[in-house]
Amino acid sequence: MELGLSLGDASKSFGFLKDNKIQQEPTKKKSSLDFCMDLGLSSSGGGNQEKTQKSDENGEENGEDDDDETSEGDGSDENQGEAPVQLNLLPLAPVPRQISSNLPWSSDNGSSENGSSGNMGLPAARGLDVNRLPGAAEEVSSANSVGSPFQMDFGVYRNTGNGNLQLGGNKRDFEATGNDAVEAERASSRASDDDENGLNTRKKLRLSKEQSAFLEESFKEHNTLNPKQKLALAKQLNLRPRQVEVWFQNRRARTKLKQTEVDCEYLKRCCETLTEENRRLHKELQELRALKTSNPFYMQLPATTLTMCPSCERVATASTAAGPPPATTNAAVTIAATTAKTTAIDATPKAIPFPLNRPRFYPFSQGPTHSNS
DNA sequence: CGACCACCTTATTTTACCTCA
DNA sequence: CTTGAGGTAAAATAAGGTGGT
Repeated sequence: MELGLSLGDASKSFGFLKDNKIQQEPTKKKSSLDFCMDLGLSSSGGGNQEKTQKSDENGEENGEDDDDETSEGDGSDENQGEAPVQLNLLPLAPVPRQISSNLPWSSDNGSSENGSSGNMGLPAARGLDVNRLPGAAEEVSSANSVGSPFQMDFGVYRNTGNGNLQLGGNKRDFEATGNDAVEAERASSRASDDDENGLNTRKKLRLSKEQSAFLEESFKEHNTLNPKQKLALAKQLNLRPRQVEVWFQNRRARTKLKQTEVDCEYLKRCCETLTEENRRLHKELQELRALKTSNPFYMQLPATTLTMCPSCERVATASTAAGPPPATTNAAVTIAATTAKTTAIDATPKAIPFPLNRPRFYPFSQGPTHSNS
């Protein structure tokens, strides 16, 4: 039996956040990162989780023709029969309340007709023209985007921290923002200027907080997108589909990275615990050996066969003919009872720090009775 | 062959911190 | 002592490239 750490499909575990997120501290700056860790006990060596996830994604994509909602929320296709430990990091960034219901494929999309809740506070009228030229093609091929300043230039809106979006380069030389049309036009001319000047600098868009929050929320529902969802998201956020796609790719990468960090930390703690346990057992073994040499009669016990009870995970002895001494004791108890003079072993059973779920070891007794089994 | 993905890398932006006038 | 500007390193992240499926 070995411990398998799986990089779970974190997106399936976000459901519980939907209520908590509303109450998140609104002033936190860091973007949210949500992930969970599944600690399943695997007997087959090795997390093939990526394959699993991949097949899930394929399934999702293959179901593209279906109503999108049908692919959500079941999450029942994984970890069947297991109760994995999940470490969930709550999102730090505030997520507007209405995001979920305004996802393009969300089932309760109808709520957008409510004027007050529309578009999670997105300036829908303004359209968040973050990086789209008016009349820009819906999908810009990657060939076009390579090394091309195109829309990326005018897309550099900034969040000023008070909810305003600004357009500009370095944070120290913000330009005064005009209206969006003017900015778009200005950016457009800048882009064309760059083309004319042969400047091929890659301008990087910074998504607005609203866009990020929206994407974040949709990521919680699907950590991959089918083309339909991608287009819908892009349309809703006034981004290019390619940008949505890239955002999801990067988001998955960040999740995986964080998950790896968490896994690493967990394994480190496991290792420390096991090292300590190993040290303790070594010490106990030494004590038993010392006891054997000092009191040979003590060890003249029949050989026993150890079996593990599958229900309570206790190791019990299938005792042989000559019955061993008293039942329901562990080594330390027996040792303490028989060699009270041995100061090194005079710890009471309570002092033996057995971890709670660790299999108990009963080398000298019949082990616990299984009245409840 | 095209689409999509993971993974790696690059380039840009943001942030935090420090120094100095 | 406080403040704001400037510099810099580190972190964050959007996007490009590549190879696999």
